[in-house]
Amino acid sequence: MTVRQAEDRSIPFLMHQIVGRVEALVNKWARPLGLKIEGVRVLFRLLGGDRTVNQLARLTGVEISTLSRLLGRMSAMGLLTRRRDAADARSVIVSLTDTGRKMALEHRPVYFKDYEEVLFGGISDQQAVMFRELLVDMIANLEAADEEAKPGAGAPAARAANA
Amino acid sequence: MTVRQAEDRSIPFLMHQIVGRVEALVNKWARPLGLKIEGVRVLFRLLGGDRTVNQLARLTGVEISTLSRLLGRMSAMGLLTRRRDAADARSVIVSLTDTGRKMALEHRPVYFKDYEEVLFGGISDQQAVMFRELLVDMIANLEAADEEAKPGAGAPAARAANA
DNA sequence: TTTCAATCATTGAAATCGCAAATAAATCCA
DNA sequence: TGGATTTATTTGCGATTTCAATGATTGAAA
Repeated sequence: MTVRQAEDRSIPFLMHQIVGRVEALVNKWARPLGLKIEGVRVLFRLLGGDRTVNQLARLTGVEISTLSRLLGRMSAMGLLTRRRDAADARSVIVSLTDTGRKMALEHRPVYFKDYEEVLFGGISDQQAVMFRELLVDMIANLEAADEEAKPGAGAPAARAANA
Repeated sequence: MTVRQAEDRSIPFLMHQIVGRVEALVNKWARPLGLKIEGVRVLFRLLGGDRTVNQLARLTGVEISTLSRLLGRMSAMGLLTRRRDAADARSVIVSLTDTGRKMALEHRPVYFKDYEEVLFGGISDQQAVMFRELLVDMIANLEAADEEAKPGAGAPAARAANA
């Protein structure tokens, strides 16, 4: 039944497995709300305050054109509103409605606590802390790699030394 | 510019960030090959031997109906073949063609080595080993949680204690 | 062996995605 | 200032995904 091979232990593969499983769980409880994982991310992100479409795209990792349409649907559901930014009329500011905020707050613990408890089951607090730090470091590494990949961009600066 | 809040450090969020970025990189180099991340996963999975459609779906996390059509496209590209399983005529066995195998082998190091090197930049070997083990443990935790969620299923057995 | 439920894969139809083009506003700079 | 460039968002459209339904096969029960 279970197939084991070298690929099983590649980091991207393992992380994809975990993320995929967690997202499947999120989709399951989000479905009755009429949302999928992307919508859930938008909802929670907006708890941190109003955001432009662009900011939301970066925060949630959703393609901007996809996000634009998703926002339309969520707006039609009464979860959020869109309005032009008075200061910069190119931007659109997205805000939660009371309904949206209520929904987000209600389900917040599931997303931000329950899943971590499952993932960290049997793992010491010390290891959990280190794990989180490593993830942050990895994101920094990826960002640095992105910078390097850019042609004209300035000096790669402080890419973490491979020590 | 950068927005910081509690959600930024949630494990699912951080992992989603990392996986998303890595997948974007994979998509970038896979595009000239006419593949996207899912196709790449199928290709590498088949390096481990022939698989049924069902097995591939579980191994790659691709929805089965999506996978069915993806296999059709990859078959048309000459990367793989499909044939009925003689032992169980419901199943279809998927195999790499020589072309497909060659493509997979050629790009294997990129997927299974280069990305890890980027991710692990500045991280000690010891920590890297621990990190990988933690990922494996987390998958086990998720599997255990799945079992518990099932109604009729047998005893939850050895779910790792929250110590 | 007939029947019924379960499993495997595919397909139709509608929803959604993602790229590229379009639109519009702000910024740059000669 | 005025034209070119950049930034922000939306939309057209073909490609892809998804859900539900279907066809085919198997396993097990009656």
